[in-house]
Amino acid sequence: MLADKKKITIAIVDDHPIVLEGLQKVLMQAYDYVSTICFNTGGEFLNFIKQSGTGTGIVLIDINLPDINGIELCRQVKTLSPGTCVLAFSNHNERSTIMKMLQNGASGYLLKNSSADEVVACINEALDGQIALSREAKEIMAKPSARDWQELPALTKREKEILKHVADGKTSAAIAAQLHVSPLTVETHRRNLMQKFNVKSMTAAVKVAMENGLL
Amino acid sequence: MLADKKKITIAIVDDHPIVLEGLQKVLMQAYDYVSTICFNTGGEFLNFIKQSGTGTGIVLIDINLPDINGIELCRQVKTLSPGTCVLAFSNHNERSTIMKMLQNGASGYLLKNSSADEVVACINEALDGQIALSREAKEIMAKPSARDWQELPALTKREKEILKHVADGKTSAAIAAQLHVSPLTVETHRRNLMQKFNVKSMTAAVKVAMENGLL
DNA sequence: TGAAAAATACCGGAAAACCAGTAGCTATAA
DNA sequence: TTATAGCTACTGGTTTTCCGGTATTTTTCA
Repeated sequence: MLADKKKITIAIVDDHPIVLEGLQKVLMQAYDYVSTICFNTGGEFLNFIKQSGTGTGIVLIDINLPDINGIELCRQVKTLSPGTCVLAFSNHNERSTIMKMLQNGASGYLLKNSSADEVVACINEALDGQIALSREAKEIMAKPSARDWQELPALTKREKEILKHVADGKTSAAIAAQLHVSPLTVETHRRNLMQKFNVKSMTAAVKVAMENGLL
Repeated sequence: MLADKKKITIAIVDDHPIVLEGLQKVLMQAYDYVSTICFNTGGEFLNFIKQSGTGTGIVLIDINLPDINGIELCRQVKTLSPGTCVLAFSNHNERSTIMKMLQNGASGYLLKNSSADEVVACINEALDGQIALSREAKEIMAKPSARDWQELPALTKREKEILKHVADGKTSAAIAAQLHVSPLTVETHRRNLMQKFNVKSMTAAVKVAMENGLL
């Protein structure tokens, strides 16, 4: 994998000097010409984007940053500059964290314990326009933890239906009219939903449902 | 990739007979011993799992099924049998669809226009405990469409804070107490949030926010 | 075919959310 | 140094949700 050398430009956002040094060294060994631009905080990098208007490019972002967290940073980067390719570089090894990062526009995820070869391979994948997950990240994504499902309440068909309408902002009366049932019935379903999700409002119920892909 | 032959068992859920035939042929060429079990509807497959209690194994699921949609089927399969490895096999090429599938526990996603080699490669990856995305799926995941971000309302720090609390089911009074502001202020933020998201209730606002990774 | 689960429906009352409009005070960026 | 954006706060009123308890009718499945 070290064979195909070329010229690349890459930004790194991480508050650990050692990590910055290490990455730079690895990259210099792997490519003929590397120019790295390092930042210690998310704010610095956002300013850089605003100023220089860097349309495209690759950036490695640590998830634990002093000012803002990497997930939020990722979304802001993508908002300001959708062409920028964001790779997460983190210790977090939970499936949900990887999912969130991808949902917010990241093109890849590298665990910090990845080998040098793996890092280079991922960057090459990213340059090639593919999603770049390190080996361990791929394995984490492949096996969602069992408990993620067994503890969730089982909703009936009608409850799911009402939940969807509630999440669309409809009132009980409106839902009742649409489904040709009494508003009081809809209210009953609402209460059952809140009880099943163990929450105090439908707003919270919608959040939990969304978190678990029920909506 | 056709070199490493071995014995595999695989289930396929698809209502197109041609697809079932095609997949079986490809698999038989790629592996020494293949046993395929085919189903035309989601319900049939769920019954099979309930009966036989198949703890593990690989299943290819089409997203467009006559009875239930593949995303919902995936979550039900994972609920009944978390050890089962689900690969989506579909024509849908939207990033959001792939994300939803992964969020509901799928271990991979194959576009239906994938080559035979690609299908086999993905199944091998899945057998190896990795996430399996076909080439095109990887590319789709790598580049989230630009418009996904530019049309979203920009929330202020305070608004995000209130949104989080609302999504947790807290009342305006409770939030106000916690943030040391007037309940009336919280109400104002609520209204601004609804206006920005262009929805009629906070419930709907939470849904939109969740859909876009803002929570 | 019988038990369990689901869907339907009601009452009365308290709490909270939503609506429309206004406005001062503060930090920040052009 | 002005705009501008964001945070704060108010009045007064309407609508909706949420809570408690109960109960009949379908549907489903063992």
